[in-house]
Amino acid sequence: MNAARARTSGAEIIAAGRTLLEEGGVEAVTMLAVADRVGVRAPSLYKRVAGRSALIAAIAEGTLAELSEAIGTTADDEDPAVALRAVAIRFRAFALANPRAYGLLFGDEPTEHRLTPEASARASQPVIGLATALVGPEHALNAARLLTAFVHGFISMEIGDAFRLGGNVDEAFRYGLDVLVDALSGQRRGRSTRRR
Amino acid sequence: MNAARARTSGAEIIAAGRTLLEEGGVEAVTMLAVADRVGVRAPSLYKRVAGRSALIAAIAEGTLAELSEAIGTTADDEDPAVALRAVAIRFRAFALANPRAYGLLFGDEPTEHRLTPEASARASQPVIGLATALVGPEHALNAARLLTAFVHGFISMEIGDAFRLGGNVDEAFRYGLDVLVDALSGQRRGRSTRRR
DNA sequence: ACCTGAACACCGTTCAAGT
DNA sequence: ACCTGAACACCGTTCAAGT
Repeated sequence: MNAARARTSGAEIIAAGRTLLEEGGVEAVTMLAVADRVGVRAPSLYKRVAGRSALIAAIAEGTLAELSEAIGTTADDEDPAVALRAVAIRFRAFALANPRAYGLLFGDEPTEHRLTPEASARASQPVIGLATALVGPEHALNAARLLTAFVHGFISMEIGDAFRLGGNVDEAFRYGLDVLVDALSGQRRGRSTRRR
Repeated sequence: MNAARARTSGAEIIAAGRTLLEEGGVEAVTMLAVADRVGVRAPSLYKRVAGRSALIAAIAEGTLAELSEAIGTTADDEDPAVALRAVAIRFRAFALANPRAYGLLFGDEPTEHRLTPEASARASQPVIGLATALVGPEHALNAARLLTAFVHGFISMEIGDAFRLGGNVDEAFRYGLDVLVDALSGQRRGRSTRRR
């Protein structure tokens, strides 16, 4: 009856963790820092989350949900080249707005908080679909891998501050996207790309 | 005179750290584990390395040196398309052979062990040169960024086990490389790629 | 029911001794 | 000179009490 009233919640804890993540990287999301932020002692967090690892997994999950909402869906009748560009641009915008959380999801870290195979397959389906529309079924998987590798690689280098030679980085992204989508479009009923 | 004889060396410590890195990720390279591996107590490591952070930086440096040796140099008279493919393939091979160390150098981690601006500029010079030979000076930077983003992104996804839809991953890499190099070659004295 | 302080294990690092 | 045990700060986690 005299039971203590809850002073925080799982959602608040996850939000605090998310803030700490973007402020100081994953090593800054400390049980102590999170507890501090939500106004409780560290041991109390274990009533809501199983531990630090589970907390970080929950942050990753929340981010993934936000990301797929930010991407939205593409209409079936849309020009695949146009749709592909739009998806890539929205994806990049989300990543740049949430760089640390993006790294959590797609970074090279341990397999800690990786997507499940199903989630992963579901996430790649739209791109595979667009790639099929663009280059046909035979090269769809290869084309999708080319596109995602470019987009992820570009964003990852951008977040890691690897583009240090000046120039317009936004333009470089558009350039890359255009070259790729044009090249793949031209491949529709094309000769083999293979050399040698 | 009765001075204790050295029981380890900086090189041995770095090598031990490198092994632990590839075996268990960066969080496994612990001062205790390294000390254990070289047969000394943890405090003794501080005679050779300034601390854990410096040790990891030294591992990164060593890896970078190995990498640039593995890449080698490209002859000036080589076909840029051929040279570009060769460099990309050697780069990928090195990364797949040293995935954790690669992540240390190019991962999305904090700025901890990042290349200096000069090293970074020096490292990108060959690719810029080849890109210039391929597409001309105006688009060279954009083209180099497209190429490196694809190569890094592909490798990074491969290491992170993000290609889970089957298919031949080696072939996908060659496919991407071919599409890119062909598209950029066609651009030599080409119309603008920009749309809209 | 939820909270807390105390305690433990673990890791990086320092330092006063040892040889 | 280089080594070591002891000690400290820090962090994740557990648990016996408290209300």
